[in-house]
Amino acid sequence: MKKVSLKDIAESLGVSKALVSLVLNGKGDERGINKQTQERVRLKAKELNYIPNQYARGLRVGRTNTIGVIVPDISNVFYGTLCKAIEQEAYSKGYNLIISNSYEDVQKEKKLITDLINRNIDGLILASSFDNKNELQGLKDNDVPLVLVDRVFEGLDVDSVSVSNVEGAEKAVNFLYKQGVKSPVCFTISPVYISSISERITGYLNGLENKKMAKLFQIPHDNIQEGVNLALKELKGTEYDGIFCVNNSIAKAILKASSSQNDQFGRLKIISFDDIEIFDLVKPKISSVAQPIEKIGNNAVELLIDRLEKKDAHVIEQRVLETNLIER
Amino acid sequence: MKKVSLKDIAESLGVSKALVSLVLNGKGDERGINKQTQERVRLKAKELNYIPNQYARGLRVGRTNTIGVIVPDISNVFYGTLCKAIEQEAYSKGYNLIISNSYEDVQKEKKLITDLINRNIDGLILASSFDNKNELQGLKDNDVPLVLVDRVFEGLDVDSVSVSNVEGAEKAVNFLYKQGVKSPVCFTISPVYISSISERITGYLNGLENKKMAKLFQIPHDNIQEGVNLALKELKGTEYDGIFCVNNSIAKAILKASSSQNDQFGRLKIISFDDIEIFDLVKPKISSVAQPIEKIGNNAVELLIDRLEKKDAHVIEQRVLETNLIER
DNA sequence: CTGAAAGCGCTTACAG
DNA sequence: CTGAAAGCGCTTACAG
Repeated sequence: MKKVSLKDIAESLGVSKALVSLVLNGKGDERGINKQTQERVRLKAKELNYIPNQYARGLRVGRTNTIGVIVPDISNVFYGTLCKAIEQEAYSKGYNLIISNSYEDVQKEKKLITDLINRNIDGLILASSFDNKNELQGLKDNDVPLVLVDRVFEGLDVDSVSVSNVEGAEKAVNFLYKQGVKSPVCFTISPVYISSISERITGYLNGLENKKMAKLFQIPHDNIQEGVNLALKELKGTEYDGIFCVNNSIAKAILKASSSQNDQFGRLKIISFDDIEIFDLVKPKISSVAQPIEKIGNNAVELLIDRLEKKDAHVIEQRVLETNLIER
Repeated sequence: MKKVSLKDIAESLGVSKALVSLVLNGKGDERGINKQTQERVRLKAKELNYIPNQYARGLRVGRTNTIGVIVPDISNVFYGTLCKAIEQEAYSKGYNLIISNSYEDVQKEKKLITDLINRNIDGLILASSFDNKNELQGLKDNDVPLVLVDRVFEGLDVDSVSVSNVEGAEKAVNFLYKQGVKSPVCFTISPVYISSISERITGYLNGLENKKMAKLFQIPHDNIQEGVNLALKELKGTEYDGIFCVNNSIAKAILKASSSQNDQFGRLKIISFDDIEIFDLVKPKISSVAQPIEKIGNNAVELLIDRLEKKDAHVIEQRVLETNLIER
């Protein structure tokens, strides 16, 4: 069963491929092609169940209507939801997605980027794991339109969509105080060079009433549970009585730890960046700093497509969205 | 900044494009091309940072090393994890993914399938929302290799990977009895024509000690919370004392309902298909029927690539994996 | 109003 | 051991 091509339609109608192509691309009127001929072409295309070959088209036109997306881990609900938002927006504008996971692995991310360029994506949306903005230089050299999401790089002239992490973290710490916490600690995650993480740490430090009491636990991203268990143990018997978690994975690990100990968090109050379903279902409920995930996705796609479709007259845009404190 | 092509390498080396192509595709030795020439080609390719154009290649060869994936909703943790598993396996075999969400919408799913065929995917992995196996006929006509996952169609000769839903549901119901439940009801989800759902209902019915007490609540998939709230209300004061949930979304809605009522489930015992993190973190913990998600993903990719790479000598394979009862 | 031709970047028989 | 040529399916000047 061979695929139907332009040629098949042209031959069965006795017209040229060019004409068929024009009509099917909606340029029939513009080029003054006979209305009836146009109708015949469209009918025949439908009859033969013609499906244009996007790769041939892409090869010719230099665009493929495909956007590459790289996130650390799509099974993490934050990135899963982000990808969903990106997909919806992209789809509505006629673009498909190629999604890949970097697993916070710099080498894998590099390879993925090359892979995607290979596949002639029109642009890339990237939640990067790079420790260094220079890694992105290759992309600029390759002239691939790029939008960074979630994680940005200071001093890099690239479109981006992120949230105001510093303020978000400050709000979180303030809320802990409001709940009667005296000395909050921060559970952060390595690697801390990720912008969203370092900014949240800054926010925690800013929000602290007594800077001398600043205390950070750096949990390794690839072994969160154990890191959290150790940190919790170390916290026992100290005066620290509140925890600000830089992301939902850490908060979940705390829940897990305390659920197996069957004494819940005891005197500890907890607040977390990222609002996830579970925070509303456990007891006590957990307050959080919610990110506008849909907006992040929509903005990223909007920015990228803007950039794609009118390459020149576009200044770098770095959008920073507000977070929302959910008090529980 | 123009992309580097085969021609650029060929010209700068004074050889033909054909030779460069052969060398770069590892056919140099096979075709007896001078070792030194091969080395020069490879060096030059690296020096110019040559990236082959996969679309040109795809156009010529008829394969694109791209797999299409359609799931109902990637932000659902079950499908998120499944996609992750699929991506890892596919990636390790040199394939990329184009992932799309159908949102249980038959029309959208049809359009997505056409879209993906447009893009010349080599094959498709599909968790279909179709109510009818005939919808898939177009795919067979188009000769696109297909593997169904999670949801299958009886009497359809197509590769598939699913789990033994009937047995899984039976195990769940039996466990409820073991916990002292006298009359379990089933919270199912519409549309019930989805194979995984209908099979779980069958399992529930099979497992019932007293068939006359069979009771099903059919929760609409696009308004789960309200459906669950109503069902719970209706259950009050009846003799039903256990709930088997056909999937995690329903169980989450029950958690949500009971958390806002602050009386937890009271006398009700709950068990759910799909094992999700949260079941281990709430109190009381929730038992569940876990699916081997990674295995489903791996098997699907394996089956598909098998099919792609040796089209003929391949009999239809419908793999059914075991579930695992997690007692909590 | 319509067609013939070139060319996007690649691979693969074929020829020598 | 290597090259010239055809062709995958499309679009776009160009010509008439």
